[in-house]
Amino acid sequence: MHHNQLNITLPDGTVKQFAKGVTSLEIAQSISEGLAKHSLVAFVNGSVWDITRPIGEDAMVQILTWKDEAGKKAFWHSTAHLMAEALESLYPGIKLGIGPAIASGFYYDIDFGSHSFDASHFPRIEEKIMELAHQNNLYQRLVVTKDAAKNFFKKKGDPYKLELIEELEDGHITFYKQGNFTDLCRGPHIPHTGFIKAIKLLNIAGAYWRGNEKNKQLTRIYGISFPDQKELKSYLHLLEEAQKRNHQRIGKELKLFTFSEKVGIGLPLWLPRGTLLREQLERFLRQAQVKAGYQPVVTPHIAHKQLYITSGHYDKYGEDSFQPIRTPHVGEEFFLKPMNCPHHCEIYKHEPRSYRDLPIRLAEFGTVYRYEQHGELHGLARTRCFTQDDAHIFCRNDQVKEEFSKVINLVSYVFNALGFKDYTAQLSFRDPQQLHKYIGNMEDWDKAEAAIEEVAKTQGLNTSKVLGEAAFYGPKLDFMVKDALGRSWQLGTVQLDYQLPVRFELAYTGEDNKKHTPVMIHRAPFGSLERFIAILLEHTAGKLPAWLSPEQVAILPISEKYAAYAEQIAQKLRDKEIRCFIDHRDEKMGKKVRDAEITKIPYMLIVGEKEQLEAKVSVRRQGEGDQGSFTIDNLIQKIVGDIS
RNA sequence: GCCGAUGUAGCUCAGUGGUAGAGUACUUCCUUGGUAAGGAAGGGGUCACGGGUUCAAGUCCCGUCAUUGGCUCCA
Repeated sequence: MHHNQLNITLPDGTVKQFAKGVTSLEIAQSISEGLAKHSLVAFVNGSVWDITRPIGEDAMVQILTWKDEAGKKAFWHSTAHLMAEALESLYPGIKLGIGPAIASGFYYDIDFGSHSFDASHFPRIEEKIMELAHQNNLYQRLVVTKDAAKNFFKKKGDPYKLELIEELEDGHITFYKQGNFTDLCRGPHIPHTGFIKAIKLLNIAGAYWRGNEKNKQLTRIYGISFPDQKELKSYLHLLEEAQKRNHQRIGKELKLFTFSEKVGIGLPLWLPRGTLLREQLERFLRQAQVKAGYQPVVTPHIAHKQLYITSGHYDKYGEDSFQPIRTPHVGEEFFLKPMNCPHHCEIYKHEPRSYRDLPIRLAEFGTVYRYEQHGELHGLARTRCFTQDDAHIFCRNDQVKEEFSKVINLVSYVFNALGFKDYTAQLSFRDPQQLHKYIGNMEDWDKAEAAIEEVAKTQGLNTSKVLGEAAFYGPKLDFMVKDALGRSWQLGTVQLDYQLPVRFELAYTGEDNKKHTPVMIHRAPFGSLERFIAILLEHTAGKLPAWLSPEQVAILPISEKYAAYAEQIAQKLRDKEIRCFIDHRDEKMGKKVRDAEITKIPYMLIVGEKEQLEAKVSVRRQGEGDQGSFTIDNLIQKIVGDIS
């Protein structure tokens, strides 16, 4: 083979020869004109490249278009550059932070200096972006030296880019230029601006430079773009649909919970229907926990300040908690409990423990109060008062892995039963850059993190690792689930803790008749009932399975003549603990059915002359329609089968 | 806490300086009905709150509170 020939391997395994310096675009052209026309970027030996970048060695090449995730990312990243160009022309002298692609769209962080800026400027910017897009300007990759890069941005007067360049290695610095705009950028980019056919700026937010609260807050502009108008339209439609699944909206519509400014922000009020839902979830988990060897306990909502000094929570959060409640006259200080573990430690301590007693699993639906920052409150997903399905397992070192595995099984069981299939088990570990944030010795941390990772792997969980997400006393395994808008929330959590047992001087007598320190596992499958219900509502759009529905059966008499018969049926259902109500309103059947459908009642029973004569009911399932007629006994059997 | 947006009837929302509206829900009446909206009438408002500008403010300006999209935080 000739030395300036390359072997290019395509995704289907075919190998083609090209001259050295061939570009992905040329490779695409050799495959088909259509592919070439739609090429945005390419995988070259696993990294994403510009399609106009010459290839210098044998490579695996995959052409990427809008249909590919990496293609979309490049497309959006390129749009961010285009927006920056538009902004620079409209607001001279602005400084640029970073402008990456995100899961849906892109953003750019801007220091507007003396320019005032708000969302009313969006249309003007969108117009300018489209104007620039129509120029079909090429995105050009330029390799520059560190000095040249610094000089460029010194001249331009952009301190943010200079800071970024400082951290880069000479020889690996690239600029990208399109039209009159040049940016420090690793790339890659789409070939030219003409691909961008539709843009929408979505919102504006303050964002601290490099995510640090102590730094200056820049203006972050979020947007999204598409290769055609239709896709933008359908994306905006999708957003609207997601809004309809918003748990606060559903909570209002289905009368599950509410908030009152008079009671206080972030303090949910559970309405009767919402309470039924909560209680069903609690009952479900209680049963599962009895089988798994947990012992329920109950502890007070407040505790003496000293308890939290011992646990370390006071030191860590004291200033940022609800401030203490004081006893009259004497002035003793009590805190609303922000977590249950210290109380449970005291339960563990109330009598001497033997190695034979362990593991001890103390469970409590414990309501806790945390002073969450004002801007953090978010419906039921982030409140200042919530109930954890909490439990603490006190065990010996040799029991840790088994206990941890059992907890994972329980969490998986709970998630499966409630239909959460798409979750990530996040290994929430220390941030090695911020070790001062954590208590205890680092050997214990190493041990704990290794144990969690090993157990999670053995259990075959779909894991991801995030540094800096650990609790201050130990690493966590967090079960993350997305809401309707794609935001990730921590639901279930399992935490391994070597610190609290030491701080509380917990002990058990070992086989050797000596004192040993137990290990603690904190765990909550739902996490918080409030948040869990929030996400459950967003996933189901309020259409809960029958066993969780606050109202399971709506009895719909065709006219008031059948009210008495409806009452008989209702009584029979109630005798079987089936939750039902009769729609006695003076409305036609179509209206009653519609209202029951909208309020997501799983079963509708239509009763009229025919049913009364035959001692039957006509059954309709929510979202499914007419199911035919059943005798009461058959119906009860059917429903009981569905809800147990 | 910070940067934006929003706040009008129980709910969803219209109302660009000149007499507070619609749909729905609610009450009453007519209708007694067959699987996603039968008809009519009626009640319901300190236009979030507090200031200001103006002959006149739901509307313009300032502040506060709340909600919301983000940032930071999250035991």
